[in-house]
Amino acid sequence: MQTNLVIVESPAKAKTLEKFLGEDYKVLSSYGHIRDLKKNEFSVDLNNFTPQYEIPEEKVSLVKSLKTAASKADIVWLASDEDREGEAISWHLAQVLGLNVEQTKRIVFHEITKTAILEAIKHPRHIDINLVNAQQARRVLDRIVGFKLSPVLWRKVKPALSAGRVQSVAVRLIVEREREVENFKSESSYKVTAVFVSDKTELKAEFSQRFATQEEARAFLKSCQGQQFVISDISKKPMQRVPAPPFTTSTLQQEAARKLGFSVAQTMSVAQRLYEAGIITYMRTDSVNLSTLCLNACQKEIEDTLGAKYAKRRQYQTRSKGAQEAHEAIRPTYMDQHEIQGTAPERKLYELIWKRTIASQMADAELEKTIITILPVGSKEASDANFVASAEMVTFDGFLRVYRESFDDENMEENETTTIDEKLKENQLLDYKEIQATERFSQCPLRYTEASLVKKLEELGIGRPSTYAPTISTIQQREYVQKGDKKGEKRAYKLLTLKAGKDIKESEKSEIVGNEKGKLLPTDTGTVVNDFLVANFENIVNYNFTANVEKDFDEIAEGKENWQQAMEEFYKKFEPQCEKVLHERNEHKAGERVLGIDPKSGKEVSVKIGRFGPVVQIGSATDEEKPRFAQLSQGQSLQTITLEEALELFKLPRELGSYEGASVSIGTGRFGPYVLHNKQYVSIPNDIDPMTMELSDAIKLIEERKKAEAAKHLKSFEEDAEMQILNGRYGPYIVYNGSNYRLPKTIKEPTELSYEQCLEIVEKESAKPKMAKKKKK
DNA sequence: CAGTGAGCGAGCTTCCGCTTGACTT
Repeated sequence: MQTNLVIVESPAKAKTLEKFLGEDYKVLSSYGHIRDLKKNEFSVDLNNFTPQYEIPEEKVSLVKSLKTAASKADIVWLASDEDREGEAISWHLAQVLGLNVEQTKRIVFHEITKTAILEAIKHPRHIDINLVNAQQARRVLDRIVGFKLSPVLWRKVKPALSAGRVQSVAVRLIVEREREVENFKSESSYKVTAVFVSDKTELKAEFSQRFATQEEARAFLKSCQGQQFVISDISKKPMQRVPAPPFTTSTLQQEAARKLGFSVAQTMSVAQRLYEAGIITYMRTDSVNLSTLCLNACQKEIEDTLGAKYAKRRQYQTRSKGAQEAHEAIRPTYMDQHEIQGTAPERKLYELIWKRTIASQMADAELEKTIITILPVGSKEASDANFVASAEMVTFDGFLRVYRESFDDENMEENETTTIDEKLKENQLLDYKEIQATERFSQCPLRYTEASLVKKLEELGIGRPSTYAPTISTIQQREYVQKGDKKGEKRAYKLLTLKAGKDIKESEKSEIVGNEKGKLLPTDTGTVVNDFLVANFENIVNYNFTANVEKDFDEIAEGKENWQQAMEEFYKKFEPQCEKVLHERNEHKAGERVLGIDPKSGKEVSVKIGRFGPVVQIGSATDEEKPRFAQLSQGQSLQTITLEEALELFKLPRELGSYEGASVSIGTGRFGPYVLHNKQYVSIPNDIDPMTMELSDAIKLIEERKKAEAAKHLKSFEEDAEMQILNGRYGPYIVYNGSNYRLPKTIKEPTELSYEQCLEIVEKESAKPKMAKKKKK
């Protein structure tokens, strides 16, 4: 009997597969890539663009066990995903496991169903080296861009910054959107609405044109005064609405954000748990495809619960750029499972996925749209300036029965549903009860949320399902972008009201506009880095850069282009560009702004991104005296800070007085403003202004801090002052001789532990092997 | 966590895409 080894990328997939295949098949997982460029080195030979691969430390033992399994098996089947990355994984596996690259069996399937797998086993192929080369090109290009561009930023802006093909475009989108919002000038126009009456029936309608000025709106209302109206036309037309396609990673992230308020990372971690439990299919996918198995299950489910007329089998086409469709869409594994056990987020996300999947296989919703055209009595018929009342009636709910997609820019007023009385007839006369002209403003562009940024990146073909969430976290970690709220502003708008039998009345109301929550806002660093990159590397941060290199990768994958030559072509132009920018001598640093002259010293005051972030500087390095520095405080910005505000910052540190016999002073440091008392630092929260706070405010903070310290302290021991039990972020733990030790999970009441028991725990914990430190020699 | 910063100097930072756990104070 022959023994087989199948290697897939994900352990959950391996588990499922093993059930489908017989006993002669052992299924193992590679846990993604097993080899990569070296982590901390450039690792590409610039003479011929040969990559230097290594097995990362954390994969060494895994690779060892794969090797052993491979040597024992008669046949090894490489079953990584059918896309560029998957092909490369198979190639690396073949090389590392010592398999023959030309002859090893390579199989692929897009859905984890028994038929798909058995079919795949029947039709093995070999590794497609062209596709592998396309991946190597992608990998090497990203390394070149990232590792050449980042050092330019270290030199020109600030150490430890980063730039890359994906992250830098993400930051650019956010910076540019912020500018659009800043520069947005809203234009107002007048929208005219009316309430007509006939007998006891009321009918709401809107005038088909808007008026640019109040005068025009007033003149129009004047012309309506005392006027009678007539229904010139009632038309009805049927309309259809179609369901949204099943979820991909990007659309799941968007809907979970809109409907459930999940962050992108939260959605992915909940989905991961559902996937590992075998409840949903793979959650990192760009495909909207559903397996026949699922289509059948949906159809049965819909027919059984709602009836055959609700079912409509559909297969969707992926529209997104660069999609590689290695998996199915995200869907429940079993469609007859309407809900699941689990935590609240798990249940909610599952319900969302189930509904979206079911709805995608349901009938169109059918609506009847009624449009009533209303004209002033005696006016010419064919005019396109008229009042229009419209209403939509659902005649067959179809998929709407189950699921309705949400949108980011949902406009509340448009959602008002008007019903139209069936008794109304053509040529019927109407009187107005009220006609109103309301000042409306053009809509300011919305700042990006995590999810709407993902949507935009996907549209541009930048990034992959597996990287959307990490990219968003990277640009926040580098402090290019912050998640935050923008307070709305009050805006007044005018109203002109004409009531039956009365004159036109003018009034004013106000509304709050521009209130945004949880939006991505660029920091000073993000803005300066972006402007620097746009000024010097527009070709790289261009929105089409990825799309263009993808064309090259496609050529390589088709065997029409040599990948190393393609890299050389790119590097030939890119390298001199980096060199030029790196050695340019500029009078001012990137993003530097001169605010004016310090009246005290007569020296220049400027702001820029310093070694530790945005900073004000008095004087320059060429002066005899060293320049003075002060960090900008929270909420201040390089772009908007004034000379006066900048000079204020130099008033710290300042003495407030004394408390309990020790002086209390206020300063500012690495982690913002602080109160210093008895060598103890207490951070000042954002809502207190360190410039104006008084001694009593500082004492309050000092006392609060003491209280918090006391709450943290759970127990000490008479036997040994060095042994303490403290309460921390991850629950109680032991501090002994300056080191921390975890408590075993079995301990319920840590305060009841004796000194001896604590010592025992310390000994056991220190015997455990420590995690290898990240730092390499 | 720590209260810094302008250059002789030592050495570090960084990319994107595949995958999961083990671990944190």
